[in-house]
Amino acid sequence: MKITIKDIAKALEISTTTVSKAMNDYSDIGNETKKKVKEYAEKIGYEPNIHASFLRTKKTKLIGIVVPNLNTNFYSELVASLIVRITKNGYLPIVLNSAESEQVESENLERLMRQKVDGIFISLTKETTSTVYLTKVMSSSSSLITFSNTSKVITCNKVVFNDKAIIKRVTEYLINKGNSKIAFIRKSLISQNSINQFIGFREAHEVNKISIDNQRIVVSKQGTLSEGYRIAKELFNSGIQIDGFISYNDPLAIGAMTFYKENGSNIPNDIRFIGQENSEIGTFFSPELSSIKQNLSLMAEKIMRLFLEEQAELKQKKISPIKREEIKAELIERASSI
Amino acid sequence: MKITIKDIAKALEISTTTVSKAMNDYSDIGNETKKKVKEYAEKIGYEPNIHASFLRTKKTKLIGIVVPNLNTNFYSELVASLIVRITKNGYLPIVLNSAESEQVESENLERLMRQKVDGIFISLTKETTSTVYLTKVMSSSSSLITFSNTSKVITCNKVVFNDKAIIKRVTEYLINKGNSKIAFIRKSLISQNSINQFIGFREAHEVNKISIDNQRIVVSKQGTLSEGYRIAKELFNSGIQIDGFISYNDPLAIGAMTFYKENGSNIPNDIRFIGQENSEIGTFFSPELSSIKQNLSLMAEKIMRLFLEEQAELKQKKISPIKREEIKAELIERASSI
DNA sequence: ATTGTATACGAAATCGATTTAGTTTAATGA
DNA sequence: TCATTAAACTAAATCGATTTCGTATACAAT
Repeated sequence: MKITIKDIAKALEISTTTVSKAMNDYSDIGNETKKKVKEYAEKIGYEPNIHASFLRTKKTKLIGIVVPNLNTNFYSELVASLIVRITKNGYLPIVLNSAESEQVESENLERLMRQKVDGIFISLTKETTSTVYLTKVMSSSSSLITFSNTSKVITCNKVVFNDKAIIKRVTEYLINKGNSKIAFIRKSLISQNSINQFIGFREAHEVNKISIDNQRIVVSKQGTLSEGYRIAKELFNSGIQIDGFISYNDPLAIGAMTFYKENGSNIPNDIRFIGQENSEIGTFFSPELSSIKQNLSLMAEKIMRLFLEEQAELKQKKISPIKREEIKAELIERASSI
Repeated sequence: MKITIKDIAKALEISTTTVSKAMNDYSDIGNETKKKVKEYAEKIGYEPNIHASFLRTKKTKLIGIVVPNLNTNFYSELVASLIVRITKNGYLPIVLNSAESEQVESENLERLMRQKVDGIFISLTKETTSTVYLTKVMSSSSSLITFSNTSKVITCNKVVFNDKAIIKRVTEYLINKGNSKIAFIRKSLISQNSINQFIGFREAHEVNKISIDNQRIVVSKQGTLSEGYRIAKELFNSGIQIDGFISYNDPLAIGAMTFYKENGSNIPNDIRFIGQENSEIGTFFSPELSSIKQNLSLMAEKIMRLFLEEQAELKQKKISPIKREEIKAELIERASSI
């Protein structure tokens, strides 16, 4: 039923060795033979059996993607973007979701190593502290690229946004508009992503000699509209005044903005709001929400390029150096912060 | 470096045959030997090489998931739900996104067949008309399950929502409240999913002897907030009156609701709105949006169960009959339609 | 003593490719 | 002329499992 190199060898009256080498462009096969083999293979629809070749080459043409939460715009869009690039380059993506659990995340990494994928692209959960599994991956045969939320202590390939710089810039932007009581809603206290953003927030305050009130720093796990609303309500009820609001996504900012609007605040005059992810929903509330826009497509592009470069170097038996790419995010200024 | 059955065989001074059979619980291996082998395998961390076993068993323990648009709440949540079940059962998911393109969809199916996945779970794009690739899959060794949006003409395993019935029910619900000029925003004219919903819409009208004005039937590709807004505006500017609104997702309904609110309509008294997908955003506008809720987790569960049953039957060399499962969606009634 | 029958195990073939280590042929150089 | 080299090809080993077909042993039945 299934077509193998044997069929080609028999039909062309050459050995299977020659067929294999011709298909893989070995230099010790004549050009004419190569052409004949490839044409005949094409003609009868021959497709090499990846599993068979794995036994010798140790290449699966499989890439694992692990994200902390697939069910968010940010990650579903990023994953979709990665999938396009992965398939375009002849690989296939195994997509796993850690559901913000370090336990699940480690199981996912084990699964991918067991499958012997050629590469693993991972963004860590916001609770991940251990790097033992990442270290395991690095000493395995899969090449590792961490992205978006990575770990500070481990030295591996990284593609991240300029978290510190963009939040510093945006915070200073608010400070320059006269806001000094800025609330900052962060994802977690542990994740590097969130830590970097907070450092940017702090530096902006330090540079401008403004002190930070820790009561205005809130950790939100859910990151939903209703949680944004709840957080705003709690701040308000606790008598904690704010005149600026920066959150790690848009729903939180919108939820909070909704609460303050209901309570008669004038936005942006009383409070300025800035979200992240620049989702469509932000343009649908009044006033429209300013938001930090991350170029997910570019991130996907850089991740894939890093991977392909590493594979190419590996093929030449070079040891590729660890790389770190930083992508600039930008503020999309709208009515909520003008 | 890597541990193989040979290592176990050597250490236990038995043949590799015995090791393999012991690991796979063959009946011609003694219980004591089985125990010894399994314990030792566990101890040294042996993991069978899937690619090697594929050559004989033709099983990859890989499942392909193909969705029309991963970057939607509906599909990203459904995929996440599927991933959990797939991994729990010892399989790994290859996730592909068709980006609503029939061309990409067919390429995706080819990729999965080339990879020889054990199963393919697919929801068709809204433009898909051809079934040649689905037919190819059915005559391949991968078992096929179509879900959510499937094809009428092909007979294969299906897991769908009760699209016709739920829309019929919801339409009658509006009719009973006195609405007779209901706008219906559908995804496409081709997709079975959308066709079924429209049939439900039509039947509800027929039963109640109300005629449908085709001007109120609109196809929306994007399904975004802004498109909902635009559609409402166009209806309004064209002088097409409506007193009810049903769309295939929530953003469309919210977008439209926003427009009508801005234009002084009283909701729900003047116009009743019902969306689908029951997303959080719907509860955040005023009035809160009624929505049809689909149990995605249950759908994932049924898909996986169907697949596992088929695999079990295949193992016993039974031919499994084609199955069709229908899942009841429900209306979540909120202020926008009361 | 012979035949029959489980039970427990193993040698070797096999899956479909790649790769090593030659071999053959023709051309080149001394 | 003979050794050398390059080009083009192949037999056989190999990757790591599974599976077919046997074999050896023990025990029961005739």
